Amino acid sequence: MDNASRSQRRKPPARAVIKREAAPDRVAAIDVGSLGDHLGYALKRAQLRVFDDFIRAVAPLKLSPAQFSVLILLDANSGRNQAEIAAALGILRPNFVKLLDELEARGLCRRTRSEDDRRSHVLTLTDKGRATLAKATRLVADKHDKKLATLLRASERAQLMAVLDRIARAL
Amino acid sequence: MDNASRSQRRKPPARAVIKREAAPDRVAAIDVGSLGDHLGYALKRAQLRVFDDFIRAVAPLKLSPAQFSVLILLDANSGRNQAEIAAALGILRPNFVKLLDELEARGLCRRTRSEDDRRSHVLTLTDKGRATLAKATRLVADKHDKKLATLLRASERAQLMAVLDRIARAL
DNA sequence: TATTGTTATACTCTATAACTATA
DNA sequence: TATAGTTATAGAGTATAACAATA
Repeated sequence: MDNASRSQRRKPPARAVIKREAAPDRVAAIDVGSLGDHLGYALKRAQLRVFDDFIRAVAPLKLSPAQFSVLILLDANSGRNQAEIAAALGILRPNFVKLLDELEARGLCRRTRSEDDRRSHVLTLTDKGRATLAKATRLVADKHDKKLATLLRASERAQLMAVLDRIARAL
Repeated sequence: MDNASRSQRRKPPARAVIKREAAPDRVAAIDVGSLGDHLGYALKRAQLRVFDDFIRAVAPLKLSPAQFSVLILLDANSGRNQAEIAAALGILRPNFVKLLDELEARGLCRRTRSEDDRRSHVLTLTDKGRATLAKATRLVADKHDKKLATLLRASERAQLMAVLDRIARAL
């Protein structure tokens, strides 16, 4: 979704503007109009950029944000089944199957039939999964978070997280 | 993407927690672990909620956020062609075709062959398109923005928009 | 040669119904 | 009868290649 024009924005507060070409003969500009005042638009643009930067940061490990989030949840929650982990991430159970197939095929996690309830698959991180999660966490801290830190002061980031959380919980 | 469990979150700062069932026998909770500290995760959850609320607000008009954004840009930029509008929205030209087909079929906008450059289609909003945009803008203000205003103070929202904009431009 | 709109295509995400095996 | 994991499938959204008309 990242087009060339994406990286050529100006900064006016309400009426942001996009150049169609780089420098010389002032070709004309597109006015985003009132779109610049819409929270959803601002959220989506920021989210796409942040995901894109995240993906670049962990590129050596070939981990998508979704895969990374699964590894974190498996690490923090031992002995849970697919339905529980999927629900916690807002992933539908049918869609979680392929995601897990991939992680298991790469030896990052394991499905084990539960003794208590033989319908359930208990999910556990393998040693390789834990190691991969550790590497990913390191890459995210060293590259992604470091870059964000140059953009946002700690207080701004904390305020941002608090507000986003409030929106996600209460809207 | 909205599961039942989505609406049952607690509020601890670092280690947010999700209940699997409603009230009585405290069934167990899933720990999102360090995921709660990741900006991308917070942005995505907030964005999905905001889009969902936006869609509900303009439901009578059957307008998606993408369609709404096109109407705004056509209103603010007369006489532009498809490539220009698509680029400004980060939509690829091939994908913009179907989007416009739909809007044109509904009588909201019009494609006209340009006299200057007969390859181009000049895009214009129809009266019906302008009326629909006006109705949508009203619905968003009266429902969506009003609900957001109960969650965020004006200063918080302004700060949020500024920070999101900074991320989208500079990351 | 390059660009505009377009078609075709493919890959990812998301969403629903229905099957099986268990409970 | 209900639930966990699964399959199949369908719909959006997004990405690239290539073609006809035009520049």
